[in-house]
Amino acid sequence: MNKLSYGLLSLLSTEPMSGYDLTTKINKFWRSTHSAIYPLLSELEEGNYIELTLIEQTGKPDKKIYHLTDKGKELLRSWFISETADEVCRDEMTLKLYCINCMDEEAAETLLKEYEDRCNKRIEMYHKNLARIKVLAQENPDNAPASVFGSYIMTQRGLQKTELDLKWCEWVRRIYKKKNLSFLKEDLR
Amino acid sequence: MNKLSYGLLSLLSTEPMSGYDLTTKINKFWRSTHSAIYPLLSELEEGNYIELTLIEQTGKPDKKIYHLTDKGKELLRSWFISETADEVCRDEMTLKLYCINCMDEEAAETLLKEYEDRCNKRIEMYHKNLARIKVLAQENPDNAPASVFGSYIMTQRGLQKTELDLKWCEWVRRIYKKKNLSFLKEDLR
DNA sequence: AAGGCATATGTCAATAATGACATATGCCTT
DNA sequence: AAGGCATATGTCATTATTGACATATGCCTT
Repeated sequence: MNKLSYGLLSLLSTEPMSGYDLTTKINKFWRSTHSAIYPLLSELEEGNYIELTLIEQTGKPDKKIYHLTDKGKELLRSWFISETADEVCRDEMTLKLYCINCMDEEAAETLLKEYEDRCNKRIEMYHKNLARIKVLAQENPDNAPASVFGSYIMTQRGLQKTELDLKWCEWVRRIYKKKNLSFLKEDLR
Repeated sequence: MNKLSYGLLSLLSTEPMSGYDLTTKINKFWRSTHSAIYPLLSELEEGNYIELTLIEQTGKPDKKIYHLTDKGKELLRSWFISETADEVCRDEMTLKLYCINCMDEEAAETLLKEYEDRCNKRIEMYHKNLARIKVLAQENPDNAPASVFGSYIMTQRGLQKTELDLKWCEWVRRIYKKKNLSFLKEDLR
C-alpha cells in the first residue's frame, strides 16, 4: 500500500473512473505511468477498497470503471489524517537555472525562453481546464461541486504559480547581466 | 551520467565544496541523499570532470573539497544547452488536498493548518537564507556575485511561491464549505 | 559519563519507478 | 490500404532510489 495507492483512492473519491482516466488525471499532481497504476488497482480491488464495473464499448476497447467501497472510504480518511510525507521533486530546469549566471548570454537567454515557453503552454492548459470544469458544472449542477472541487482548486493554484514563474523569468533576465552585487537590492515584483 | 551528476556540477560551478555540502545544498532543488551523491562524485572524478583537494580538519573529520575541471565545465555547458527533462513531482500533500472536499470539517481544517505550518516554516527558512546570502556577499564582495546568484534567485522564487500557497490555503478554506457551485465565481486573489 | 547532535564519508540490500514490449479496437488522414 | 493516433489494459526487465548499516571525530547538554 504505497502513496500512489492513496492517490488513486483520492481521485476515485470525486468520481468513478477507469485506470486509463486515473493515469491521465493523476499525472497533473503525481508523476506516474500506467505500468504502476494497473497493478495497484488490482491490489486495491483484491483488498476490497475498490470495486469495478465492466463497461462494454463499441468503437473503443472495453473498460473497467472503478469506484470506492465503504472500506476504501475509511482507508482514504485514515490516510488523510495520517502524517504527510515530504514532497519528492526532481526538476532539471531548476538545476539548470541555478547555474545560469556562469553561462554565456546566448545559452542563458535560450534557457529562459525555453522555460517561458513551457510556462505559457501550461497557462494555456490551465485556462482550458478551467473552461472544461465550468462546462462540466453546468451540465451536471447537482453532482458537480463534489466532483469538480479538487480539480478547480488545483488548477487555480497551478495557474497562479505558473504566472509567478513568468514574472520571475523576467526578473532573472533583468538582473542576470549585473556583475556586481546590486541585484541583491532588486525586489522580485 | 544521470541528471543528478549534472546537478552536482551545477552546484560546483558556483564554488568548490564537499560531498556533505552538496548533499545539503542540492536537497533544496532536487530530492536526493548522500547515498546517491558519494558514488556519483567518485564517478565524476574518475571521468576527470571534477578534482578533489583533501582538507585535514581538527574537531571534525577530514573532508574532500571538489572543484570543476575544464572538462567538467564543458560537460556542464553541453548539458545546459541540451533538452530539459520534465520535472518529477510526488507531493502527498497535494494528493490529500485534492480530496479535501469529501472530508469532514475537522479533518479538512487539520490538514490546512498542517500545510500552513509547513509554509510558514519554509518562509522563515527562506528569510534566513536571504540574510545569510547578504552576509556572504558583504564578507566577500568580489567573488560573491557568481557564487551567490543561483541561491539568491532560487530563494526569491521559493519565497514568492510559498507566500502564494499561504494565500491559496485561506482561499480554499473560504470556499470549502460551499455546497453549490458558487465557488467557481470566487477568484483566488 | 552517557547520550545526542553536527560533521564527514562510504556501502548495500530492498524497494520503487521507468521504458519497452505486448495486444486490441476503430477512427481519421494520406 | 497503410500508418498514425486515442483509447484501453496488462507485464516485466532494467534502472534508480531509499533507508539502513557502518565508521569516525568532537562538541554540548544532561
